[in-house]
Amino acid sequence: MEASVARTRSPAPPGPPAGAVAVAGKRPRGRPRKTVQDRDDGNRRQEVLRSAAKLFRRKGFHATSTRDIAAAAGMRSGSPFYHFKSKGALLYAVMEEGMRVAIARQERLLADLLESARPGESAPDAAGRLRLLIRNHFDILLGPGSDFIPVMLYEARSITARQRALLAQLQSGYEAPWAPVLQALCACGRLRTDVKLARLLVFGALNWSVQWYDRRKGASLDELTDAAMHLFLGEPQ
Amino acid sequence: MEASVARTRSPAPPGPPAGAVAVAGKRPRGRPRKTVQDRDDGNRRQEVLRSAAKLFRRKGFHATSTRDIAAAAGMRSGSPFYHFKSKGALLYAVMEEGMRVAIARQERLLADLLESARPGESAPDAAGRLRLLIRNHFDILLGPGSDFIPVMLYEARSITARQRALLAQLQSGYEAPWAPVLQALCACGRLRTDVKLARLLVFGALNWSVQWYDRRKGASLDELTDAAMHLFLGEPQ
DNA sequence: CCTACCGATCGGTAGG
DNA sequence: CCTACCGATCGGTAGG
Repeated sequence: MEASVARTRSPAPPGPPAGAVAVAGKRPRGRPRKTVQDRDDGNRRQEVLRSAAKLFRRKGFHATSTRDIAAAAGMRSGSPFYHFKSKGALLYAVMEEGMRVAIARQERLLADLLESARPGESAPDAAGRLRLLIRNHFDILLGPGSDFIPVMLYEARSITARQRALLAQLQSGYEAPWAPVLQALCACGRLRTDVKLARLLVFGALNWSVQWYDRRKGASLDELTDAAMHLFLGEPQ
Repeated sequence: MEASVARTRSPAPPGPPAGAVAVAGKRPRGRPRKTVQDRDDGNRRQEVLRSAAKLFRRKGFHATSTRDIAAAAGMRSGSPFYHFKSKGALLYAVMEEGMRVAIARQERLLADLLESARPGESAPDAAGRLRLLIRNHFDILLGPGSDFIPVMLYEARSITARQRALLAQLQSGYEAPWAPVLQALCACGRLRTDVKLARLLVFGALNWSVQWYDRRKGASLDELTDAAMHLFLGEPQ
């Protein structure tokens, strides 16, 4: 399965490596840099991260070897350990990166929504905000480049308790904007369930889509969003 | 972690082993039976199956070694292979056993429900049947002895395509009674979504509970069922 | 079902 | 980031 290894290293950029200063303190051994391989460090690290996310999602953490990841990133078997100190650290990095991107996207979309309300117009209603949150969540789970969050969702058993606690903080940051929206929908009678259980059940319905959704056939993410909205919310009164 | 191994073999039953004839054809090698260990085969096999289900659920398939399973069943490391020809076969057996039990329970409950309708009375309504299906589903996912179906749900990647196809047949047997119920609820306007997507989203909401439900605190399975019913169904008209 | 064992694979590292 | 390597673990099996 090693195949022809096809080294797809990007052409060496001219001049001193851009990321060299930033990561200088992280070198495992105090060896003078300058060799060819040291250039473009940030990109190589990202490539390992992306390859790992893809493989962890498709095959699972324990079924993926660090050699698989190295090969997918066009490296030799020991090289991922230059960027990450262990396989577990790599898994955690995938999850953390996924959460940071997800939170950033969600906050940006919410800010855009508020801004788009012309002055004098009332703020977007709770149902509209819920639709945006759900639509973005599907994008993060199922859209292009969406390997990181599914790995986080389905490999929680494989990280340490300390790492889980750190992730939980990020997760509550992600979930924070959902609470007032669900609360408002409860108050106006369009959500007919205890808010806490509703949140868990709703996230379940969405997160489970990772198991069955096929981008190449069936509903679009917009149609999925519509279906979810109709399933969860009663008629407006 | 091997610890004291605490061999908890059950006392040897008197007389010829009950299961000996039934499994005679399955012996890996044509060796004369009679040794002490051969007694009570069915129970030992079930013990391996239960231990495997428990460990696969808690740690995942690939993070569980056959040695772990053997120890949990009070055996030596090679002995699980006397009952199952490979680790993968053991995983599949866990899933299949889970589906058979789940289907049997569901059919029994539905039969009971129909029977309990006194003669002359109309059949139970669709909402009542959905409640029963959901309540039973929670039981299978979260109730006592509920390791088998969660393993099936969360280890699908670890079985072969052929095994997945076989399981899919059992799964459609399980899902069969859900379709007419959801259909009826759609027709009367209490479910406001395309039936196919509604089914996927509903199962997602239920199945995800494996990730967060804690039997020792929080809602009971009845309360969970109520929350799900209210979330999915609009007011009766 | 146990004993004793094998070959393969895996995460990880020293040194450059 | 590569080369060369190590120790540990794992699934599985022969033979009784």
